[in-house]
Amino acid sequence: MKPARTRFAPSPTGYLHVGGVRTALFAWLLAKQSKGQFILRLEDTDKAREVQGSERHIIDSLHWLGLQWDEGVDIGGPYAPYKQSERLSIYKEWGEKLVAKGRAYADPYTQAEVETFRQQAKDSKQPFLFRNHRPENPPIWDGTQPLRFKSDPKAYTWHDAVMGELSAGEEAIDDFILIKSDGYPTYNFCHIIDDLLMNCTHVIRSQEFVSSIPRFLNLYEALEIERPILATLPVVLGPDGKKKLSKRDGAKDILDYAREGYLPEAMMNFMATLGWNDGTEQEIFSAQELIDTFQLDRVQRGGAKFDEQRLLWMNGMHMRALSIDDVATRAQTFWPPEAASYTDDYKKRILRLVQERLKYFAELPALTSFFFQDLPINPSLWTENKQLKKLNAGELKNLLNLARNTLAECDFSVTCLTNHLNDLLEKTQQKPAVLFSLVRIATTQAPASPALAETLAVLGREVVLRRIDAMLPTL
RNA sequence: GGUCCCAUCGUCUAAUGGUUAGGACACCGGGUUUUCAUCCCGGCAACCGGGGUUCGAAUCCCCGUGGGAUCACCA
Repeated sequence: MKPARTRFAPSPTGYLHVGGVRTALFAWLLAKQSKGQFILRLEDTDKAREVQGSERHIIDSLHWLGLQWDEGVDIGGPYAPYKQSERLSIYKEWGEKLVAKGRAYADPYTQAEVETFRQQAKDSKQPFLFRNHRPENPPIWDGTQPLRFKSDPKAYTWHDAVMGELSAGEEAIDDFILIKSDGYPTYNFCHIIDDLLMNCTHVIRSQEFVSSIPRFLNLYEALEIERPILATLPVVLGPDGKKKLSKRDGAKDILDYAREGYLPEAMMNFMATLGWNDGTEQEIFSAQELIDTFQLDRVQRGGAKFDEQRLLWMNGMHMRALSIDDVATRAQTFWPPEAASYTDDYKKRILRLVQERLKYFAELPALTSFFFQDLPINPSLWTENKQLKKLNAGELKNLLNLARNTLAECDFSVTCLTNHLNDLLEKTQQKPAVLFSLVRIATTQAPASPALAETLAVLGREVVLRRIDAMLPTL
């Protein structure tokens, strides 16, 4: 496999959501599997839409996912700079080259005039094409007018690595703007120059660009340059399936998932299998497995809906696959405040119990708070428990007393606790559903907890007896 | 509206002319000494419609229909 040079080229207009990051992921996978390079380029040519802090945010998002780049804005590289606003003179030079070839010209109209043309076309139900208004004697381009491409309209059929054969008629080709009147180039122009100069082998981008591709093809020809492999990814649709995932419609920042304690490897797995599969029945992939098996031509051609349920499930799967030390490291920032005074060893014992029921780390406090503090006594836990509500207060009190006395004799190892609890079952002739529920509720005051003996072992004798003693008088 | 793209369970998908249309998520049952979760077992559930081509079509072709993308001095 020839080393691929791929790039992710976002514009700094805010955060990254799942749809955007998936494009980066696929480009990264391709670079990795071919032992090539992955480039992070910033397309900051629209000053008006620029959002402060976006660059940092984008970098943090990609770092979190583990999509490291070999060249890019923050680390430089052989083709620096990687920020388009710092490459203006390059685009100007290429613009002049096109002017010299007779393939670009200064647009003499005001924006209002162009708008009039557009409106006329609309009124007569004709598609608007600027080239129908191409000036006969355009002024010399002095950089204050927009520079337009002088297109050579023709029909194209081309191969797309994902979509297969695509085609479009000459009406898809028009004289688009190469360089705006503010001196900044348009995406349509500068990405082509940068991809050429940076030796990009693949252009991987989302479907909203397909309709522009014929124009790019026309420009490649005018520039007399070879075009890279084009790959068009289907859009990721919102959960309602109505339209593409977008910030406007509330798509979540990828870093929100980081903050909620989702695992980056799960997120990667999820995004990769959103519209791609390897042809087997495998669902869970490590990053390395994705690198090894990813193929552009197995990417689905229709848009996929974003299904957060599936992400949640997948995160749980990855969560359970983690070593206990790994879980402990990653859980660090998610403990409830009460946990601060407890040792790492104690927390690790708790994690062993909750790891398999943790879907994401933000659930940690709710799942573990009773390990760190006595929760308020909550009678509804036993009055509404379907097993315990059959017993009257006296019976409950007797049972809990017996349990207390039995447990008091135990060394609080898991085996000892298990034995004592089993003895108690025999002695009282109670069903586990009754006895264990009662002890569990008495010692945790929580609606759910891990297995009883293990939980008691972690809580320890002192806490267990104290909590039982606190509950007894309330019965 | 023009142009382009797409079409299998509710969702993500497998199938590359011959399968009882498979798997996974979700959902619903059952099991694993309580609960929640895990795990195991089972269930529900799909080829958008109509024409062709073919011995045979989810698969190829055409026409509908539905969905999406795009029509900027945004990317």
